[in-house]
Amino acid sequence: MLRTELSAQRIARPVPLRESVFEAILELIITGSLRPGQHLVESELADLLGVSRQPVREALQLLSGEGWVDLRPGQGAFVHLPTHEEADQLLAVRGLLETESARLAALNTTPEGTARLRDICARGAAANESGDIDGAVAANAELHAYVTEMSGNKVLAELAAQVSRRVRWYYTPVARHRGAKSWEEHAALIDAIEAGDSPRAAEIMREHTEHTRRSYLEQRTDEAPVEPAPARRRRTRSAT
Amino acid sequence: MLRTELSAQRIARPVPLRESVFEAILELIITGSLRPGQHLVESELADLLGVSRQPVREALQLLSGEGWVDLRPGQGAFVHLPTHEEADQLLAVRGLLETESARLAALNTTPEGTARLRDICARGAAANESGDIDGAVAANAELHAYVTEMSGNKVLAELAAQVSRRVRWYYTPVARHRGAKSWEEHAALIDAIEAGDSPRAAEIMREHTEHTRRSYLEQRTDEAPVEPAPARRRRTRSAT
DNA sequence: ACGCGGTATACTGTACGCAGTCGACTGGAG
DNA sequence: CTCCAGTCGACTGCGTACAGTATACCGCGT
Repeated sequence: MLRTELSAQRIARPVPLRESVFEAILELIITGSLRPGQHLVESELADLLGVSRQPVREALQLLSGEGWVDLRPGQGAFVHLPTHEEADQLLAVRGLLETESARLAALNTTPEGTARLRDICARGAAANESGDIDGAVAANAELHAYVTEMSGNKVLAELAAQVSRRVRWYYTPVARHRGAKSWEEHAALIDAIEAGDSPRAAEIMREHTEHTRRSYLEQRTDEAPVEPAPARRRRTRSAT
Repeated sequence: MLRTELSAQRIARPVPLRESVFEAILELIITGSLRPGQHLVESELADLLGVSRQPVREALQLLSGEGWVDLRPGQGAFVHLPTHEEADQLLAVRGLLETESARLAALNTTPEGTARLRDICARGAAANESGDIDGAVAANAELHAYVTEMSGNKVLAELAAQVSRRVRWYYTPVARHRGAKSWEEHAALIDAIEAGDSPRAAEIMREHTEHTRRSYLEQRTDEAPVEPAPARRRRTRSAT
């Protein structure tokens, strides 16, 4: 019995500013305009986005809940600076969650679901062949997200989505490196899901995510996984 | 200025108000003073806690990030009202995360770690025998949390802790129902971890969490897992 | 009586301003 | 030159105020 039906039909409601501010800041972080480790000054973001500090503050609280920024009491918000250790652990957890998702997805297989997976897979493979790395990364995220949805476990899907977004940074080099291989594995995964072969689907996903993780580990340097922001530029009286 | 003297004696607030407000509201939710589904009026909480609405708002944003409250744009915050479906899915995900934690904990086993686990287990079993349900529930949470820490994967531990806190509501009846059986399983788990037998530790944890989940499913009624708040009492002009 | 629009009210969402605090810079002593 | 205390600027944290909106109540029409 789903009681979520109660709040079903809602008419066009003015979205609070904090929501759009949330999206805007997230976009700035993902695109790299705001670098990891960078100090997010509330007044600057407020001016940039044309709102007051309050919506910015609330958006930062929400962003901290998903691990995008760190709140240091008395100092404000900083773009989360991931370490290699954390990246490795995130990829491991992601593999665990997605393996279970694949297993459940095979148990709940439907023709519509597999059709959509194949569609996404085709787009991703095409993007990869044409050198559209960003398109391939996006299709990859979409495919994995839809597998988790097919699992039927909303909590699992939500957690997997959260973890996946946090490892998004590390994807681009991996996608460049693994290329077509990754899409062959995706195709095999879809076959297993379509056949309802849950052990095989799980095993394919486990190996797939493990390959991704290995690929990341091999490619990484001894430095931070992403380059941190330059030194803080406070006290900018150096003008003239 | 005599700032050095003053700052020494000052009742300095090392933590922002929003942190203590966060804790306070969470306590109210866990203890049941704030019932699931209840509308959290910012001004009421502010008066209750002796602060203004701003720290309350920020605490609510943080609470929504961990799934304790739901924010409905234009309507405010409501204590999250879990459904049976969500409870089931949470318990399933929790089992997945903790099974992996147990596997890794066995690989990273240390004498100090197992000693602490045995200590917690002894306390929990004693609390269970003496009928101290709350104590047994607390020890259970502590034991599982420490296993996830022993895994060495901080991300995994953090996610498991988050999920575990969200299923806390369903524990008390389960603890009452399963009783000593649960603590025998814990002891077997610790043996496996001490021996470094990761497959066995994982299997024991998998069965243990599955038993817990089954026990919950059997005990639940057809109604909501927790009783929702009574009808909203707005427009209380009956006062005077 | 029942539905329906208008109105009042409480609540949220946002803006603004002030005090406290943290960090960086500066000047002087060793 | 190095180290330390004092000072200053900038930013956060929080309180207050106001505008907008959702919801409950109420009178009107049917």
